[in-house]
Amino acid sequence: MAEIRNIDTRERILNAGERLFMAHGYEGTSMRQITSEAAVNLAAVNYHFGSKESLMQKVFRRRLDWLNEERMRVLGEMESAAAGKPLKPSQIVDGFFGTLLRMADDEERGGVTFLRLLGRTLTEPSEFIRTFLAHEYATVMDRYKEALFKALPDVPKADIVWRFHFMLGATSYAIAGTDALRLVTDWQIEEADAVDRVDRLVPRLMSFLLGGLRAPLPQYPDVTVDSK
Amino acid sequence: MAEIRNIDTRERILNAGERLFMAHGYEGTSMRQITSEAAVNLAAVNYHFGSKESLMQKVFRRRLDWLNEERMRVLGEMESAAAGKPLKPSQIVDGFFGTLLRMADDEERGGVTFLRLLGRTLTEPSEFIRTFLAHEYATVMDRYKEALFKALPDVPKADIVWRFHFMLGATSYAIAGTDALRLVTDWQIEEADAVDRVDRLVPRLMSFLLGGLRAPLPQYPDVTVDSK
DNA sequence: TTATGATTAAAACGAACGTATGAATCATAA
DNA sequence: TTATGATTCATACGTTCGTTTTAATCATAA
Repeated sequence: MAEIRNIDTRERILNAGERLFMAHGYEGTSMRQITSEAAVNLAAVNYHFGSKESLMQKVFRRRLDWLNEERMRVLGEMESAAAGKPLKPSQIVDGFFGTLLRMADDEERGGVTFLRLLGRTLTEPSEFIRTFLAHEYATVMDRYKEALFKALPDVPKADIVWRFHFMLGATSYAIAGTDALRLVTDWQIEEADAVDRVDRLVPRLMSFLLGGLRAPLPQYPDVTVDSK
Repeated sequence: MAEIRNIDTRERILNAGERLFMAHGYEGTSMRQITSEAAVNLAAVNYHFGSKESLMQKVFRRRLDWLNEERMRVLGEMESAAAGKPLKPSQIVDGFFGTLLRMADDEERGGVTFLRLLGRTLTEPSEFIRTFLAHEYATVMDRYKEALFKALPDVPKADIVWRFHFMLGATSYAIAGTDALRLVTDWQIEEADAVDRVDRLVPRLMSFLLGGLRAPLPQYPDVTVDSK
């Protein structure tokens, strides 16, 4: 049937794009690399997706749609269970970042490849990618932000937003896994294989994020302290 | 004198490269953009620097040489003042990240432009850039790592290295200032102008980093706990 | 079996890329 | 003032880029 070959081709392209964008970035990946790795004709990307830009968007949407729906679902469940009472910060952080990190084990949904792609892309210089991602994230971010406001009523909202930002950074960087600095700080640590690494990364990152989120508020040098 | 025009041209190219690499990334910036913004001939980059790659390296070395020497100097001073006793984690974090962040106010040394460039580049996909940066950072990272080991003798070294990694991520991301997510989470916060932002970013980030660094150690789900 | 619409294939397009070349122009020392 | 070496300039080279085009091939319904 025509359907099967079609879908097969589309999916092979998406997989190749996901992996190559992850490895070399958007600008650093050519259509010829993608179609070659996917073993399809050069024109196939433009035929099925229209352009390189919209391929990139489809690559992300394939994974982000599920991720952000899941994040909404998890948060909703926790909030109903809490019955109006504020959630614990650890719950919120786990709902947002834990849900993301657990995708690493879910090969069906991109696994570590997508995670590393996402981590790198949040600092990607290309304009259209950043605005695209911003749009994709808007709703979810707002809901989680509100949950944090409610969970930490004594912390000024500005500080919460900043710390959310910092948490995103630490997470992106951790999952981007640019081995650059890892090669340098040559560990001298008997860290086990990659599987073990991901297993332990999650609790390590989580405790770091929570420590940062709940840290004592900063003292500004000379200006008066924010009122929230 | 020939020297002056030479230096002038070189510096104009470096400034244009710094800004454009920051704004559009390495692959996303063309030689024609650089030479056009610098108001020099197209061939000037290849004449003065040899290639686009070595221009990129010079752009970084111009700033990193000072930064890393300063980091070494600061750490050395603190260690002599401590006379063998371990430093406080906050001192070490400030020596590494504070020295970096204070470059934002130092227009002579690149200011926020270089900071944002550096933040973005740590997740840059281009192979040669990552290995280059890794090499530039190697010595400094090692010294600060050792200082942290000494300052936190009860924390397994693996966890310290990871947390260093997380701190780098949070910092990179914060200074990269990808306004993507900032546009999204539209603040609704009476954050003042950009100058104020940088002023307050530093204490905010510092308290976050220290909170993460000193967070309770993670509990691993089923495996036995690391011995350090 | 033939007609039809969807997909794949091969080839080419113009544009932009990083780089190289050789002549023109400059500042300086003899 | 002239010779010299450094720098700037206009221009072109060969590649590679994303995209387009036109024909061939495929699966399916009439």
